[in-house]
Amino acid sequence: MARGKVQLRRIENPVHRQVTFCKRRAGLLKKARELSVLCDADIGIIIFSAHGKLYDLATTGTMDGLIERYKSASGEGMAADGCGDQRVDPKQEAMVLKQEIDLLQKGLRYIYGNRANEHMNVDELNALERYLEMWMFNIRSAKMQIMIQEIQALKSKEGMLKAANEILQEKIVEQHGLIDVGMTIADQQNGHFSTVPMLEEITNPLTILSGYSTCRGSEMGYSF
Amino acid sequence: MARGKVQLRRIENPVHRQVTFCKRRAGLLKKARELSVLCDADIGIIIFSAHGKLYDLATTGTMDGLIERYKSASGEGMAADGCGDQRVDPKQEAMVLKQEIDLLQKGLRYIYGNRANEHMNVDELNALERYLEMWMFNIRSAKMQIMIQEIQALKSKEGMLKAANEILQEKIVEQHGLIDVGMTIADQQNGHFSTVPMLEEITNPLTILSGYSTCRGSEMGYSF
DNA sequence: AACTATTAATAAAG
DNA sequence: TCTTTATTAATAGTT
Repeated sequence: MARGKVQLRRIENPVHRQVTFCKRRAGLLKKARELSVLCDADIGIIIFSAHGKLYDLATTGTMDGLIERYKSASGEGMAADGCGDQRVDPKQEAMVLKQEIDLLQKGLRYIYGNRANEHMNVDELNALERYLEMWMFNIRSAKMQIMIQEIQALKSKEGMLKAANEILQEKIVEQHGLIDVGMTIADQQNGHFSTVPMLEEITNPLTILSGYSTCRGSEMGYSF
Repeated sequence: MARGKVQLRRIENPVHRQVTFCKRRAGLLKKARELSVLCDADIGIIIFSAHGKLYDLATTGTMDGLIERYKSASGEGMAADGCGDQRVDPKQEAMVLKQEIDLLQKGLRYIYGNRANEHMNVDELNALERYLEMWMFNIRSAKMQIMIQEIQALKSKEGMLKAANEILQEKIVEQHGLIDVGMTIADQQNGHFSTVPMLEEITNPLTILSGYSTCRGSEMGYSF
């Protein structure tokens, strides 16, 4: 693709052949990685140079995993062994899933800076750490947002209950004169009355979050 | 390579993704065949589409042949699988892995922009947070490992300098009689002398780490 | 290992 | 899916 069209036949000059091999091998692997990312495909490539040296690529997990997958996928319809195992082998499925995790980790590495897949030095680790910290900050912010919304919903509900309570107290006073009925609360959702202490006014939602730290499986549908 | 640069990320539009998959898959296989012919290489390619469909190419013989060659060329003495990994229920493990993947995929998409499209609930955010905390723990451990190694190297260097210092002091005493030369240190790497205070003995590397917290661009080649 | 002039690949459109 | 076309990407030959 440059400086003259190339014929599709073995390059006789050994130097040219070696150089072209290096360049095109890199290009092929790059293309494979791109295809994998762009189209969500799992790709394995095995290259033996003319002299027998091995180069390989597995975009997801390990080459062995892909080979296993290949064997089960290509030998489909053979039904050679056992018979009756119509479902996917759980071990194999786990392997595929592990490969996906690897892919995701690669994805994260790509995000943090697209550094080579080589060993990471301290600076790189620091960068990743900072990135993860940012990520966690975002997660915690999102969580906080949701909790604040829940709290505001609760406050709103509380306001309604307070109003209902006042109305009920007035009605009781009307019907029976001045009677001490304590802090009766009408729970409109459940359609019954209960006599629990009134909630304190919540001025700052954040100040009460710690109070939920051990609240699991609550009616709010999540745990902190 | 056409009508606009393409970003190296998963193509979200399924139609575009499918079209691109077809085109680039064909391109990749063509490139592989060319490389094989031009440079006398043996190449095997395995492609699983996102939906699990298999596409493959073996430029020489069969894929199975290449796989055999790959196995003998890469894994020289690895014991075969089936060796006592039966402790964990594979199905259960697969389920756990699936959950992790779902979480990470969501999280990755959350980062990669498209935040509006993702609706993670608090439980999911919590799980992701825990995962990231584990990840960060691993990263910090790795960093600590490297730093400890550096510190040990420094300690070793310090020992050498101390010894050199003693020898130099002895020589000076020999030549000029008893003269106060302070804490002279010979820096053998730079080939000159300097009169800086002697380092205190480091007994526990971890106790001094905070001392490096503002050390940036140091001779150790990284910053904390 | 870099640098370009070219060709090849391909994204978007029809 | 196939073709066309405008652009980008890959790379053959050169330094």
